[in-house]
Amino acid sequence: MNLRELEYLVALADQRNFRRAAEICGVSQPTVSTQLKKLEEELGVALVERVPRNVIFTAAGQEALARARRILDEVAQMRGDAARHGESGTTRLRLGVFPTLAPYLLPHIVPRFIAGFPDVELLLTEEKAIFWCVVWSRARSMPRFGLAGP
Amino acid sequence: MNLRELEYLVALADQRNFRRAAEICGVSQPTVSTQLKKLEEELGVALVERVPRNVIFTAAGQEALARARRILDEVAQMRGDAARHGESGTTRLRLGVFPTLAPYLLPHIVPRFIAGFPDVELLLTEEKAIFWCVVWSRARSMPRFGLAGP
DNA sequence: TGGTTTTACGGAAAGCGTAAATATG
DNA sequence: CATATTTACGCTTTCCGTAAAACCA
Repeated sequence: MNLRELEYLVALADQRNFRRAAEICGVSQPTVSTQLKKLEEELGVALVERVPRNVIFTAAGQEALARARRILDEVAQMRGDAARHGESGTTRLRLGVFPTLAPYLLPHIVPRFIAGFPDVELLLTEEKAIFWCVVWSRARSMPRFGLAGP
Repeated sequence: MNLRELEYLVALADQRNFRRAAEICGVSQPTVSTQLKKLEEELGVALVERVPRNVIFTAAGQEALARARRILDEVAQMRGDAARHGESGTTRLRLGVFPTLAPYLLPHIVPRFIAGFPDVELLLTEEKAIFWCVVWSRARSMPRFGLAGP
């Protein structure tokens, strides 16, 4: 199964017509036809009845359609989330500390850090052998200060 | 974007290890690597931090992961629905009537039909020129009787 | 006959595996 | 040196468009 096929299914439901559905999806009409057939074969059920001048969704088709809409909606929201993260010029900070020290250090550092730099994404790792601190920045201010340790 | 990529993302979250994630998905490990990179490029955001001996999900990655799980769950349920429809040996009946007669006929026929044959999928069409009735059956009894008209 | 969908087939693109390279401890 | 991930490259599969055929009003 493929997200593209689900788009064809939704477009076909909206248009009740293969030609217009293909137009909306920006592909040729045989593509919609073959891909929908493939989807039906994969699911093992007829999703639509091809009645001349009308496309009727079967019961199975209506269930699949509802799920397809939800799926595509989730995909759109995933893209929206990602775009938001991308735009925000997030600074990311990865911080590794000794496991033995973590319980003492982190409760002091983390809340102050989040309060001071809400836009900075904080990644914590417990490491056995090293104490290191790396800052990536794709943006303006690199908040190095205030993080040197106790 | 592709459903397969989302499966790789989820597997990687479960395993926190590219090699094991690939194994679970039944593909080679470079495939998981390249496909995940492709997904990140498409979304424009880093989803995971590749720390040696550990895979850490970024904030963006965690959001995407949650949506990926929901999407794949919907897909699984879609397959389940379809399988149920396929197994049930559904009989489908397509019935066309004159638009002028429909209001008089259907209120009598449809409820009795559904009551009598709950497993039969009923498809109604309003046609201008014909009165036709077709029954497909992939199963045992073809319920032709009781449908000849008013 | 006109409009719609399906089938057939060739070309373009994407997915994948093997092997080599890179990074890390 | 051993483990884990990425890059490179070729092969296979899938997707898609054009053209022709089938279907129906």
